[in-house]
Amino acid sequence: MTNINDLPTVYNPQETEDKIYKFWEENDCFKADETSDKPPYSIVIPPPNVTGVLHIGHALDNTLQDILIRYHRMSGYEALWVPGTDHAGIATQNVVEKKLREQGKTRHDLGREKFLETTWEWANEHKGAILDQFKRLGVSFDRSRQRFTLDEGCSAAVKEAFVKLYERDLIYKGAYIVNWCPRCQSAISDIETEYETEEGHLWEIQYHLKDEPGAIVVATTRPETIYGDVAIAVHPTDYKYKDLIGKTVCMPITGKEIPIIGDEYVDKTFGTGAVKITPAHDPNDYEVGKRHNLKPVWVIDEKGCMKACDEVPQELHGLDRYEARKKTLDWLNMNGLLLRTIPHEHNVGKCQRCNTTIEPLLSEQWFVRTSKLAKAGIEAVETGKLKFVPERWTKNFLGWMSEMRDWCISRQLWWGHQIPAYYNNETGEMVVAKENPDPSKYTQETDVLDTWFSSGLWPFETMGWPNTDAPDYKKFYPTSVLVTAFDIIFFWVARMVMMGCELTDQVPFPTVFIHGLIRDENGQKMSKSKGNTIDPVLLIDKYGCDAMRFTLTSLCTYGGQDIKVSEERFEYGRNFANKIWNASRFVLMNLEGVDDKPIDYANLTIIDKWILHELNKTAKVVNENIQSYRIGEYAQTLYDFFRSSYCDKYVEIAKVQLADENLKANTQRVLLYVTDAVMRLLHPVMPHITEQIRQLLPAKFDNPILMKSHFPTFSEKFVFEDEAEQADTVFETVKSLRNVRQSFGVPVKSPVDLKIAADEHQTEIFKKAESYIKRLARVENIEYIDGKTVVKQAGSAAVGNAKLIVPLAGLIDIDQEIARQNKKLEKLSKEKGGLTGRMNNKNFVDNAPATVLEQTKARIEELTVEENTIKELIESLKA
RNA sequence: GGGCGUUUAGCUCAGUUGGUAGAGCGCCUCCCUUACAAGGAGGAUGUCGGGAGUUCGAGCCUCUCAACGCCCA
Repeated sequence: MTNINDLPTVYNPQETEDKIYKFWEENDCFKADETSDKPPYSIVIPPPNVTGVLHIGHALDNTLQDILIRYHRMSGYEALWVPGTDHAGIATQNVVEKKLREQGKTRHDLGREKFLETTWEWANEHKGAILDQFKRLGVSFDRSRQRFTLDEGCSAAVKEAFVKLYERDLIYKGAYIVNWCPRCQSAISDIETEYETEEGHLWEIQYHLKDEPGAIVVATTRPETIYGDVAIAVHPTDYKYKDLIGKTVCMPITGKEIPIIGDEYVDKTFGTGAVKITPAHDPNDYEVGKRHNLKPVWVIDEKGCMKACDEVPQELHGLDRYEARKKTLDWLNMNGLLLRTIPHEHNVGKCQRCNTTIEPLLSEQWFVRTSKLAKAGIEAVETGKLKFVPERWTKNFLGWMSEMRDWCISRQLWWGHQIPAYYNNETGEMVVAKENPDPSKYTQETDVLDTWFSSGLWPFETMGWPNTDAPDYKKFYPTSVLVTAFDIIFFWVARMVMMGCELTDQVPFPTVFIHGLIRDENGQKMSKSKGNTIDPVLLIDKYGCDAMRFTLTSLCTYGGQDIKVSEERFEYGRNFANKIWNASRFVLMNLEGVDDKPIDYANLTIIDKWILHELNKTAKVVNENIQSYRIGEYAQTLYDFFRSSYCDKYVEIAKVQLADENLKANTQRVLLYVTDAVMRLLHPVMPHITEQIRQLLPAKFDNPILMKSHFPTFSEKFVFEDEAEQADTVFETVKSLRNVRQSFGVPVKSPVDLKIAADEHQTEIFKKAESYIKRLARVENIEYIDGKTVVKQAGSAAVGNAKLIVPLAGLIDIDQEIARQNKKLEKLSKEKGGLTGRMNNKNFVDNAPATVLEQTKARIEELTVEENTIKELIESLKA
């Protein structure tokens, strides 16, 4: 055993955490057993991006998961936590392309095959890196089951899912307007498009009518798309334009003739009330064009440049869309067709990844038909098969699910799951199948799938699906809970729910536990570009992993509020860890000669019983807290118990008991018992320090490894209500005496005498507690006196009906002491007045529940007693 | 425009079915008492954003107004 005297007085987390984590790894503690008889408890990690590094949001998210996993592992469940990473299509491709650019190359120089080879090399190098970083968080996930969203198993699952959904007509290919990122050179989905308000302009352009005088003025924010116009639209009931419907206008610049049409989509009040229709480059215009059978004209290409086609003037061919806009406006202006330029604020779609302005583009893409899938998700919520914690997210989820548009899943990238559709080289016939029917005749679709398509399968593809007989799938699917921040509900949670319901006939998890986002001290979202990030690795180096975990956890609220952090806040956890360390060190230093006998319940002191009672209550609350996802309260409850009850009170009293040969052995046993229990209770949130302390305890437990030991639960045998009440009298007495000392400036070291006037019942308690009171309040002699005895020159206090009198000849200013007591009296009277007023109110007496009436009466009784006691005290002081 | 959240001590925030407000930090006083100064002891501090309503009773429920923040269109 480690020599106790060698333990440092300041806890050193680095040393402990590293050692303890290795200890768990060496003992294979994280591995789940799929053959176990224990009930399953499983979580799949929200897979971090393979290009990513550990940030503080991961620290929170994974700490919460680890708490749930460790708690359930200790509570008799076979706990599985599956780790893994996400291949992150666009992000990863960007990283590799950037490296190529540094060598002056593009992916096209390499070709698809070679490029993928390079990207795989990069991914393989980084796949485990972020999970290795996660180890610093103390996470107990099962690395032997580590997965990657592009690994073989996931590929098989994706193919299976795609083919099944296609066969069920839930996937289709079609031409629609999609959000196109000209920089990523790919379509992206609706939710990957973020809208930003920009200062733009509304340009009013005149179109002359064909073969007759007159003109119509349209307002547009995008004059460069003018070449793709196929019509001018007005509202059919708009009196200004009604008569023009059916006529033809000549387009400026090109002179092309297009019709004026009536369509209710047009907003009469916007701009001039007439709009140009460009079906290939605007989603609304596309719908209008379809209604009027107008053929779309493409004028902007995949790079965001003007197309080299007949509709576009030659000098604009290949020009960037913004350059083309400028030239077009110049031309219109010169020809007097640009009537007005009005400043106009509008929302512009941006690519979530690279912030490039999105180009709505009509193109052939693959889509998931979401209506049916979403319905299953909605039903899961409505039938209670899927719950959100906190509940308020349910409404958001339902709202979003009910108005979700079809999901564009094809991406014009190379890195990702290539869509399992094959085209006949000669006939063009398309086959959707898991494998190429004949590689000599068929060529695979070049598009890959949206990364979220494979992430959507995550809870079951990691369990062996599509093999539903896979041991993990049978044992651990569906999973127990999904833990994530709210910003990803729609991206990911919704997809998993839809895919799970459709493909496995089950909701992949019954509960989605949503926590807040971590923000900086000013409430700003942390981001690298703002430079306000806090690196969890630095925090761990400086404060310790357990300290960071405990701090973050304590800051969580049940409502899932965002959490503001600054570095200094982590001192809270560090100080607590240090407190745990030192309190345990005290116990270890005082266990000399401890026997391995169980606690002698027949000979517990009231204080022993009190601490066991409090511990028991704490265990009860803590279990309830974790089970109801009140994780912040779990941490706070233990903080309170450990500091206020255990360290400040029990440990101090244990010092007295240890000095008493009759009490020593049993006190040692209680100390050992409580220390062990607290380590168990704290273990899920502070795994390293608790495991370390447990290893130092000289006793045998249900399991030598704390993380595999049982989590304490409430037990009837530790309910000691009476003793708990008596103990409170002792603590109140000590506090009052300390208050007296402080009020009169009696130095801590100077002993005082104490005279007590109390009834029989209380006197008995005081007699039992004499040694404690003497030690904790530095009292020399205690004397029991008659209540009527007058003691002059004394400080005093009332505890229940007991009068505590501290003779302080020479130190007392009688007037000051009377004033002090009057102040207390005033406070009591005020409270009593309120309560009696209530009792005199007939309505209250008639309506309030019996328990409240009893409580009120009892409190009035207490107040009366104390009031009288103080009054008597004042009288005797005056006498 | 629709939805959600927030407003409680100087600061950051808790407050589970309505029973009369708590923590951490900060502040004041004292103490290096053999587990811990990353500590201990004692103390001060709030018309719970404004207004109205329901109720015997509202920080909590209802309505309304205000400010700030987020999401969606």
